[in-house]
Order: sequence, then C-alpha cells, then structure tokens
Amino acid sequence: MRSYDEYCAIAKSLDVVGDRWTLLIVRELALRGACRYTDLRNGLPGIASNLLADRLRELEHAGVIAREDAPPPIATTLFRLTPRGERLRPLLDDLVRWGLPLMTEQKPGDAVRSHWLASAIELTLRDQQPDASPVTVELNIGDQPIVLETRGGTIHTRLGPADSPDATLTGPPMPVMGLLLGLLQPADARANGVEYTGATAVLDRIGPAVDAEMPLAAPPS
Amino acid sequence: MRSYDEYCAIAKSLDVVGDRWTLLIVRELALRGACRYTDLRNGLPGIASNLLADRLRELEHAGVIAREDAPPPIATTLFRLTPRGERLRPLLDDLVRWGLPLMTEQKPGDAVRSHWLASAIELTLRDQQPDASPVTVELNIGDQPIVLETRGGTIHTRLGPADSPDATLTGPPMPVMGLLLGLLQPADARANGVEYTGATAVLDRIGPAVDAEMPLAAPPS
DNA sequence: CAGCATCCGCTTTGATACTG
DNA sequence: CAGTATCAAAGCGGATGCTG
Repeated sequence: MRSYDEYCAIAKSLDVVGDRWTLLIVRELALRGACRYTDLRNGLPGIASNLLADRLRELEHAGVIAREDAPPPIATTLFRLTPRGERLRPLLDDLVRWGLPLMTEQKPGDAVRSHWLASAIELTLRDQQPDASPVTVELNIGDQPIVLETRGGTIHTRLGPADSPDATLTGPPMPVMGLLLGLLQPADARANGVEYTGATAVLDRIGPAVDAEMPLAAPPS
Repeated sequence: MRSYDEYCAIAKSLDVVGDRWTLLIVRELALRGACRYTDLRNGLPGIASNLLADRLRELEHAGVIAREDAPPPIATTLFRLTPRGERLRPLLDDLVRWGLPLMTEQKPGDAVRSHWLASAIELTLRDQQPDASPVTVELNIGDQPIVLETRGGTIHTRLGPADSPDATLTGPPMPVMGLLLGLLQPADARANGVEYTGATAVLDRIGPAVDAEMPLAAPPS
C-alpha cells in the first residue's frame, strides 16, 4: 500500500496492515496458528495467488509474520505470527465485536469457515449458570462442526465433532449465529431453518455477555 | 471496496471500514468531533476530493457517520460520528497502541497534525507522581502547540498555547514524541534537536504507562 | 502438489480542474 | 464551501504457467 505519509500512529499502523487482505491473513494465522501457503489460500477464498505471495512478503518484511521450515516429515514452509504480529489480536477482537451486528446479513455467495465463527462465539458468549454442571453444544454450520464447552462461566470452542453433546444446533449459518449471539429471536431462528435437539435449558444458560452491545445497528436505508 | 464475501465478523467489518482512507476519516471525526468537509480535507492531506466525497457517502450509508446542517450563523454541512461510529473508538485506540513503535520513523514528507499526536499521548502516558501538585507541559511540535496537564495520575491534552507551562519541549516531532513515549533516550532526543525549558523534574514524572509494551519492535532488515 | 511469477483486463485511486 | 468531472497511473482479480 502506498504510504499515507502522516506522522500519526494510526496512519503508520495502516501503512502496515491497511492493505486489502492483509488483516485477513493475520486473522487466519491468529485463529489457526502456523499455516502453510495452501491453508492460507483455503482460508482466504477469492484471493489471487500473486497477491497472497505479495502480502506475505510485505508482512514478513514488516516483522509481523515469519517463515519457518516445518520439522522433517512434513517438509513445507510454515507462516506464523511473530510476537509483534500477536499484538494485533486486540485489534482483531475489536473488529469481531464491531462486526457482530453485521452477522445478521449473510449474502448468498458468502463463504463460511467454522474457525471464523468460533472466535466470534468465544468473544461474545458467556455461561450464565457458571456453577451448574458443564455442558457441550455442537453446532453444525460451516465447513466442520463447532463444539461449545462451558468452562467456569466462559464458553470455549473447538472444531470437530462432539463426543456426546447435550444439545445440537443445525441449520444455515446466519440464523444459528443470530440465535446464539442474541440478534435473532428463537422463533425467527426456527423459521429460518434452525433445528435444535437436546435439553432446551441448555440454550437458556448460554447468552451474550453483558458487554456485548447489540443495538441492532441496522444501517438507515 | 469490493466485499470479501465471507460470513465472518472481521471480514464484514472490513467490508465497511477497510477501504483506503476510511478509518482515517473516522479518526478525524473521533479526534476533532463534528467537522466540515474542508476540515476533513485539512486533516487528510493527500486525499483526492472525489474520494473524500465517495467515502463520506459510503460511511453515511453504512450508518457510521451522519450529515447535519450547522446552526444558523454558520450555514454549512457538518459530518459527525453516529453512535455506531463512536463504537469504532476502541479500534482506533488499538491502532494507536500498535503503531506507537513506528513513531520512531518519521519520513521527510510526513504531514504532522497536533491532534493526531495528542491522542497518542493521552493513550500511553501516565503521571507517575499522582499526588504531587499538577503540572502542565507545552509541546511545540506539529501545526499548533499541545498542552499536557496531569490529572489524578493521567495525562490530559488540549491544543493551543499554555498559560504558564512548568516546562516546554520544542523540536522536530519525532524526537519529541520519542522522548515522551520512552522510545528515545534523553541524550538521543537532544542530539536530534529537542530543546527543553523548565524544571527538569517534570519530565521524570511523566512516562509510559506500565501496559505500554515497548519492545522497540524494529522490523528485521 | 506447494509456492510462487507472469500476463491481461478491469476497477480503484491520485491529481487536477471545474461548478453551484 | 462542498462537492463533481476527467483522465492517467496504480492496484486488484482471474487465469495460466513454471519450478522444485
């Protein structure tokens, strides 16, 4: 990106991470850890191959990511965040929080990856009955199942099928996420194709954290 | 900006504020309050007029800013952040914090505006002697003086000349900011043209807050 | 196949000029 | 003051080809 040529911390940050695709590359590495070139392409649908190569070079030069050779049996290049790159996590978290109200808008062509959604869930949901026995919920959305586990009042997520979940939510990503994040009423979610199995009490204990500001924020026409 | 077409909160945020210049427009409105078109142009040196008009339209459409007519004697259009736009402040703050280490790099052509620097100062400096009597420091950098005032352990800033400052710092923006932010040693600052008047003890009480992580973060060649 | 580099048409941006 | 108009240059997207 061409520099803004401003002696301003915000502009200098954007000189480094303000390019198209750049923060999404950082997102992939932050959410999935060290990645191969191919993994990155999979997590960034639509990126041109030359652009990915360019951005990786720029990020490496800026000290945000580092290249390393994977241990012997694998023999491939891995890209990972440096400590400096790790310090972009608060920024990514802010972007998740600010973008949550927009999760009510899923366009037909939107790509879906489970790891994108898991991070939004961890950041905004809490277990409102921290003292009750832990529960697990399986979400069947995206490219692979997401498992929610209550842990001391917070919600943790991991990818892959759950052993014996206390409940499962299945359906299109938008209404499932909308329901969980408190952006959609249960009736609306059901009307949009969300199917629920398991103990109904489970969903009542999982809800948006108090600080999840949700003024719907629909843009005025 | 062309949409990323991803069902991901980060990507959806960037669909709205990821365009070139967009976050800098939000910065201007966040730091200076409601602005006229002309004020924005002044705070965004180098932006093309048509781009500013485009971005303002897009931001208005996204519900981030609103247009309003100034009260009678003025008769001009003002742009201001909506509540939704105000919620971008944490993002801007994170960009400031992440970009601070880059403030050691001032390129010859870099534009300087005092209000950009004042925000960085408020975000990272603390008064380490909160119980001592308040002091004021005047910085002569940028397009107008910046006044630092200690208040209960924190540092507040305002623009314009100070009445009778306890100290003044004068010189090129980079070494003055570097000195204050703890990125430059006093001797290096002096060698780079920083002049100091007033009680030397004043500078000792003003320093980076403990959470201001400053691993120098210089990119590797 | 992983990790790029090249080419080309299209879109966005930058610089400047002009207008109600 | 608050924009619009114009056009060249830069950036991006998509396809393809190359190299280990």
